[in-house]
Amino acid sequence: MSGASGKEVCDAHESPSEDPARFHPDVVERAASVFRALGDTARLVLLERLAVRELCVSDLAELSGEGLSTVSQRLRTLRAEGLVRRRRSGKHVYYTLADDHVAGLIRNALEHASEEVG
Amino acid sequence: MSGASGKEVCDAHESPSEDPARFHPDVVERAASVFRALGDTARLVLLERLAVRELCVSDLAELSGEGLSTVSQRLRTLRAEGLVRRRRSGKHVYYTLADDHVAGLIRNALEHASEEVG
DNA sequence: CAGACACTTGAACAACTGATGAACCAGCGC
DNA sequence: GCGCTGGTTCATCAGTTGTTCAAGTGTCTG
Repeated sequence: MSGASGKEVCDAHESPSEDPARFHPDVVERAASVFRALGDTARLVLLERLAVRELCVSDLAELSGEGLSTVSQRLRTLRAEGLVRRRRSGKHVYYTLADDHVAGLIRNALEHASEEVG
Repeated sequence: MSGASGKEVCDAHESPSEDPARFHPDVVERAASVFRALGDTARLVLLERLAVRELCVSDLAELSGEGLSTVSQRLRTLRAEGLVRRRRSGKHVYYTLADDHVAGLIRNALEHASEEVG
């Protein structure tokens, strides 16, 4: 390791003169963070349900058969990435997908995946 | 818990009669798995570079300043999700994005993230 | 075939993530 | 006010993930 100052080109191999990474690290990190939030089955199911209609935490908890705390944590993660929005109505807190772009992304991803699984 | 036969509706709150989760668990799991692969900065940078042109492992390692093993592992993850394809040419192994759909997804995500970070 | 180069795989270890119960806010009804 | 229900946050704990070194595979060259 270390050293590596004189890196010669191999026969039929040009060294990568240009560095193709053009987006700022912050941007890539941000995008990765969103993908990470989407990269969990339970959270994806939440989004899938919210893509149909607005639902409150109790509903989502009941549908998935899990505790309020668990669902709330998942929603927290999704909200931190700007994927869902919340709204108060009396004692209930209703969640929805943040915008149509998110809805399209979810639908697109699931349809694409359903083709591959067959 | 358990039982839950007599679930009464709250005042202004209809219970979710229909279960909006329509895709098979396998499909959701598959989609989540792809997102999980995308949800890592280092892997996303790899994809970003591969979106520009085909590169071999050594190139990617040199560009990111990391070991061959590290890069190879990352590519392995991406390949397991069908995001990249590989091709042998002599001693080198060249990687590319699997298809145009992946390329579009990467570009789309990064551009969207760059708007939000501003 | 031996030896170098380009990569891959396996295992071990550190870092992170998600689930869960307890404690803690926020409305509503009594 | 008090209790009750709906949600959130905190802290802990188990499971997962990513990185790294070492050893293995494959390919070209001498």
